[in-house]
Amino acid sequence: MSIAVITEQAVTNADKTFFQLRSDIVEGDIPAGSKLSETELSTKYQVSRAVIREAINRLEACHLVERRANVGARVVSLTPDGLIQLYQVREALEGMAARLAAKNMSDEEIADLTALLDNHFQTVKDGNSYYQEAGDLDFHYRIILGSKNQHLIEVLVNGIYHLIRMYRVQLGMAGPRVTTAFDEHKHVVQAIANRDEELAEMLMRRHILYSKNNIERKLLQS
Amino acid sequence: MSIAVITEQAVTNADKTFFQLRSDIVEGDIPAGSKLSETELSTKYQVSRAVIREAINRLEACHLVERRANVGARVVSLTPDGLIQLYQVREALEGMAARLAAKNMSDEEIADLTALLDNHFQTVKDGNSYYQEAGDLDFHYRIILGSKNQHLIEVLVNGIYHLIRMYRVQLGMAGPRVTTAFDEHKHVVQAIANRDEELAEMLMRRHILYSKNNIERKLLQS
DNA sequence: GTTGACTATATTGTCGACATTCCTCGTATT
DNA sequence: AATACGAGGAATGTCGACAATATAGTCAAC
Repeated sequence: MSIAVITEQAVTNADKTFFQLRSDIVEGDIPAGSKLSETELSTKYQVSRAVIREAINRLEACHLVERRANVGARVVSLTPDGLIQLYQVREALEGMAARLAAKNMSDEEIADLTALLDNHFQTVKDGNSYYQEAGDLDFHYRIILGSKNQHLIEVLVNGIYHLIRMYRVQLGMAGPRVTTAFDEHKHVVQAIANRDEELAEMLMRRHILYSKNNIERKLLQS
Repeated sequence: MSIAVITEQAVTNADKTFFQLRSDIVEGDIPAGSKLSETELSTKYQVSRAVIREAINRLEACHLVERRANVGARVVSLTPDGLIQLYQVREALEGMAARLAAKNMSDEEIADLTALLDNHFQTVKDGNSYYQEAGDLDFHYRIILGSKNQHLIEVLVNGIYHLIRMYRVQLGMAGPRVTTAFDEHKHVVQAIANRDEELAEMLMRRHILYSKNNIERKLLQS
C-alpha cells in the first residue's frame, strides 16, 4: 500500500537496453561526461547497433545524454549550475503539480496519502532514515500523479527525476533534513486535503526551494 | 533586429526528415490522430525506414506522436482537455522563465526587449494584426531565452511550443485579444526591467491564464 | 618551429533484408 | 448467433554491410 509503483515493462529488446543503459548512467557505472561508442556498447550488451542507437535516442529524450551529428553521444556532465537549473524547473512543475493535486485528487487518494505520511512518521520517529530515499520519492510521485496532468507527469517522471537521482547518487547527497522535510510534507498534504490550491503550490515550492538551498550549501562547502 | 530566430540546422538526412515531418504534423498536412506507417513514409519521403524511425523517435520525444511497441506510431489527438493541461504546464514554466529573466537578462537584452514592444505598439496602433502571430512568439521566446535556463528552454522551445502551435493551427485560434495582450506584455517587461522577479512571474502567469481562459471560452462556444 | 594540407582510420549515418509480433478475417464449434 | 481458435498478411523490430563524415597523425612548406 505504500509504494506508488511506476510500472515500466520492457517488451522489446531496445526497451531492455534502454533501461539497462539508463540505470548504468544514473548509478554512475558509466561515468558522467564519458563518450558512448555505439560499436563498443553493441558488443558489451550483445545487441546490434540499431538497438543501441534507439536506446541512445531515448536517453537523449530524457536529457541524460547529448548527441552531435556525425560525432556521437556523450553522457551529460554534472555541474553545480546544472543542478540549480534543474531545481528551478522542478520547483515550477511540482508547484503546479501540487496545485492541480489539490484540485484533482480524489478523497480516497488523499486519505491514502495521509496514511502514507503517518507511516513515514513512524519510521522517522524510530530514527530510521529509510525515509529519505524511498519515502520522499513516494510522496512526490503521488502528488505528481495526483495532478492528473499527463504532460506534467511525463516531464517529471520520465525526464527530470532520473536526472535528479543521477545528481543525488554521483554528487552524494544523503544528508539530514529528514525531520524538517517531513513537516513540510505534512503541511503540503494538509493544504491538499483542504483543497487549498494556492497554499499547496506555495508550500510545495518552498519545500523544493529549501531542498535546493540545502544542496547548494553542501556543494559550496565541499 | 526584431526576430529572435531559433536556428535549427539540418545536417543529417534524418534531421531533414524530422523537420519535414514535424512541420507536416503541426500544420495539419498529416492529420491529428492518424497512423504513421514507416514503410509508407519511407516511400513518400524517399529515405530508408531507418531514417523514418529516427525521425519518429524524435517526434515522440517532443510529444507530437505516440508509439506503441510492435504496433506503430500515431500522431497525437487534439482534445480540449489536452490543451488545458498543456497551458497549465506552460503557465508554470513560463512563469518561472519570467522570474529568471528578471534575474538573468542583461540590461542590453532588456533594452532590446523594450524596443521590440515599442515596435509592436506601432503595428498594433496601425490596426495591423501581424502582431498576434510572429510578435507574440517573439516576445515569449525572448523571455524564455532570457531565463538562461537550459532545461526550461529545451522543454518549452523544442517541446511545448510546437504542440501549442499545432493546436493553434488546427483548432483555429486567431481571435482578438491583441490589444489587451499587448498591455500584459508591457507590464511583464516593466517588471523585468525593475528586476522584480516575483511580479514578473505573477504577471506572466496571469497573462497565460487569461489566454487559456480566452481559448476555453472559444472552445465551449463552438 | 609552426602552420597547413593530406591521408588513414575509426565512428556515425544509411540502407535493404530477415525475424518477430500483432491484427484481421475466416472457420468451426457450442 | 456468438465466441473461440487459427491461418494469413502486413507492420514493426532487428541485423549486418556499405557509405559518408569527423578525428588524428604525418608530411611538407614557409
